[in-house]
Amino acid sequence: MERSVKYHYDPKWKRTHRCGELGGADTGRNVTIAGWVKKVREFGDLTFLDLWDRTGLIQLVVEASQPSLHRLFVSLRAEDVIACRGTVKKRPPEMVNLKMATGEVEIVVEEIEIFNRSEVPPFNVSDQIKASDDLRLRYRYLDLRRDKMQRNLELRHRLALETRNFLSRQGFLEIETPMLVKRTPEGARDYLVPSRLQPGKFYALPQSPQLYKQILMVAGFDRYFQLARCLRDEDLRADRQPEHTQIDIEMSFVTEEEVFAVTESLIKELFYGEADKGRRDPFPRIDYEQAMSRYGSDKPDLRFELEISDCSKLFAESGFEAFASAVRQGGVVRGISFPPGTAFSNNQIKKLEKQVKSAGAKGLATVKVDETGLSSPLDKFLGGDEMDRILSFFEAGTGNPSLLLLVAGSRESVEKSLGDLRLYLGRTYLLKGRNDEFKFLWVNRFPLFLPVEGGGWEPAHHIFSMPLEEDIPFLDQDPGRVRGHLYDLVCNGTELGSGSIRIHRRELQEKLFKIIGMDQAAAERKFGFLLRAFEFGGPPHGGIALGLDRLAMIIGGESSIRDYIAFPKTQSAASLMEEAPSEVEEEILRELHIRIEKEEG
RNA sequence: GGGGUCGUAGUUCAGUUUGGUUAGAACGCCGGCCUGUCACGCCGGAGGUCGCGAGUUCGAGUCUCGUCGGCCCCGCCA
Repeated sequence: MERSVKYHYDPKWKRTHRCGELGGADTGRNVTIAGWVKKVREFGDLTFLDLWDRTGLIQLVVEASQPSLHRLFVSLRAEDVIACRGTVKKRPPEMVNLKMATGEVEIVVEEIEIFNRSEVPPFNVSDQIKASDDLRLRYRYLDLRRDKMQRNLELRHRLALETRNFLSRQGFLEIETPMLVKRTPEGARDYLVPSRLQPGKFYALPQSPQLYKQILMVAGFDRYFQLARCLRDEDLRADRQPEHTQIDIEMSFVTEEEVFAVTESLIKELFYGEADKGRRDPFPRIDYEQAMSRYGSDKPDLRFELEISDCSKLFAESGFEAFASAVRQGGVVRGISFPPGTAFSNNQIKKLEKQVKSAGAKGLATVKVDETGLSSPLDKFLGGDEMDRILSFFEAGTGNPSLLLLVAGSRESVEKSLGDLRLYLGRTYLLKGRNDEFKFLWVNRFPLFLPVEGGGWEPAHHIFSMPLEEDIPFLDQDPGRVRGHLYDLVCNGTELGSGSIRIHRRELQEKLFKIIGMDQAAAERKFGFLLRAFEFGGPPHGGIALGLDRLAMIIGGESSIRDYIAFPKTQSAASLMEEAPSEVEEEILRELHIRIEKEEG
């Protein structure tokens, strides 16, 4: 029988300890704890219960001697919320549970209070991972109660805290920038917010604080940072959410080197801790062009070598016409030497071929060489000692067995397809049991502009980045050749952050606007406030933005950022728990001067 | 916008290839027994709109089409 219902929390149940804190040292102590019931194990007149809070589990025990207490106790079910007063008792030696942090003791219950009984949960909250994603999201509060998720959000908290402490010690100020901003026409699709007070006008939610942080530099705030929410209305992925958090950093009077130094120092502290970071090597650097040709990616995974080699020269006069003509037409022939591949079956090789074709290659040529000799579909096309030259180029032979995988075609298609292939081979065959290793690198000197279909140029990154000094002469004749002070920080094949040294003079900024086809009037309309700011003392400056969610994901060893965000969205950008987005009342829309046109069908 | 994959008990899944008796298992849930469990054990029980809709068929969880939703990817994305 339930006693009369109490709605308020009685201070007499104030906790003296948290569940996970108790141990042998507390023996004999009278304690009050509170938490969620995880498991009730009933043995006739003796009953055990595991009580959980964020700090851990503790076993409660009630014996038969108090019938009314016992009756209440056995009525408890998983996820009920209770408080309990009792005495900490050392367990008999043979009953100690070494698998439990508090397994040396248990609490002999003297009184319990039930704050709230739980419905039967839709999935077992104690399980490591068993529920489907959509159930987990629908009942996110239960999912978050799981140990794994508690640890994940603790990790995220630690990263945020250490970032604030570290940057603060380095003289950075955290400054907030607005969430309702002017729409930026470049880059990602904006989330729009209608203005009630100004009919027909819209704010945008910020894709990043980019312009504001530059303005803050003009304002003299030397060193700025912010844990900034960034919102982009683009399609989602395992590592992309419509809202994510960036560690946004900007500094005045710095070169690329100083941005690297601060960032490396921060990253090493976050990944390895203060004590260890001094012993870590500086992050290697590679320029974009090299990254693309050697790894076929602008964010190479360096946990394995497996470099791509350019063997175009070997095939320029080759008897293998497909390759020779690719080279004649200005393309390239490149390949990967993959020793474990000598064991591949024909089916496995066919699978690889299918994969490079889907990445845009025309085909995949293979050369297998091992103790038993050489086998290759190319063999019959090659004249003289051509095959020998290929083998020696890749340092393969009967003494050095390997499978050579070769692709020919346009530079772009070869880079893309071999890059995909390298990643696949490396991650499938070379990475086993090496998931706790972090391989960082800087990729820099990205091109500033990419050609637009049908002529013209668009910014490869964003339009505020400084061209390399040596490339400035090409701005007029050949923008495609101009590289910028642009850099990405990459870890294990994931882009952790990117940044640049910015332009700080109006005339150069205007020149870049012009290259992407933005005339003076348009530039004034869209970015006039920034240009004007530069005219009032814009200092040289640059910075970087690191993805906090991805940082947590990589340190946590997972492949989805959703597990490091308390309330993430599904792939269709919905929140299943509260069912956002939702329709709104006609009246609200009218106030915002918006009319919905229903799509037909 | 496109490709792939999944959707069956509260949950995780089997059953779908080859349409055919009453749709199964484990966990969970409910009832009973048990004084040292901690993945407790034993006995018994309840629980199903096979995502939804249409079609083919004598007959559909199973085949076809459509649709909704989850996940992965391409495009897109500081």
